[in-house]
Amino acid sequence: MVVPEGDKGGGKDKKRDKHEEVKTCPECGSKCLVHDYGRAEIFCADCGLVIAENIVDPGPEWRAFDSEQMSKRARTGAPLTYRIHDKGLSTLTSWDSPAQGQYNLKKWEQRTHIANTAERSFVFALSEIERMASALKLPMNVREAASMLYRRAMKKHLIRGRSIEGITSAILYITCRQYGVPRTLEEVSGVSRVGQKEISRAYRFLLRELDIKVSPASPVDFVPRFCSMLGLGGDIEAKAIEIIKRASEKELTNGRGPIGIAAAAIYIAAILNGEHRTQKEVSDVTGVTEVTIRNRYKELSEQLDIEVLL
DNA sequence: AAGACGAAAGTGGTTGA
DNA sequence: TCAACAACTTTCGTCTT
Repeated sequence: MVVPEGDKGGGKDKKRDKHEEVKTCPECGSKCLVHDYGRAEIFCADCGLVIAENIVDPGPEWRAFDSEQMSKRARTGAPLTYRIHDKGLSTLTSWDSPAQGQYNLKKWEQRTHIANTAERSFVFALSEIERMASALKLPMNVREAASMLYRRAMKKHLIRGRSIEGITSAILYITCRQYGVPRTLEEVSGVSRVGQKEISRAYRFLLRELDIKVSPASPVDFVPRFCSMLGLGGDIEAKAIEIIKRASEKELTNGRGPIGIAAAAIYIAAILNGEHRTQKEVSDVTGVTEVTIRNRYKELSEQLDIEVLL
């Protein structure tokens, strides 16, 4: 799938074809393109990619209206808002065949439509956050934090021109890290509609623009989930965590990926407790390759004097 | 035959001139 | 901006159980 590269460079030839031309989303092929005439912007209702925009600075009055609405809605949660909005949308009059005498009505619609569409993309983002968060089985506090972070990004105007899906995925990834329940990039992109590459791009972008610092994830944070996915009990979990603790005291974890460390520690702990899992099994669950598991586990067992007999 | 091993080349991100 | 670099992946042939 081809993502248009150089996302910010394409601002010249959009004005021309704002009325038709683009029929399907270049990203996901969806035909659900939303034309926002107030903002001269077209975006995909499926994946959120903004396909064309002609930047018209929005007036201050709708923005006040808008953000007030948003804060109200953020408090009540995404699914409810989604429903409220859906209802309102179906009553729009067609723009394609302007019947006489309806002009004023359309004028009015156009004005409210500006707010509607901005809100609609916001609501879409919230529903995506909710969908992915629930697929990842994330706790409520993380979901709420993610919504709030999205609002922050929106206030700083970091959203427009980027795919909403990429931004929301990155925001979930960030929030998980902040709340000590990290998910791997692989897991996030597994429930997202965009790939790891785009998510990590958005991730770095957001960290920079929002001035967020996330401390590097600890291998320990991954252990419980990985263990349960492998059907390993609490004793092995504890053993793996102990191995990680000892490793980090000896600074064996420096500069290494936390997931690889966690994988190796679990691999060792399982063998020590007589519940062997193959490198492949651990690799499938953790998403790191067998080679990396091998390298880490060799280092750990040697440096920590752990005898691992297969 | 499956699992473990490790060499070698490739990838994408970070860093420092 | 670019090249060097470190961590990790991919691929693949070989050894072990």
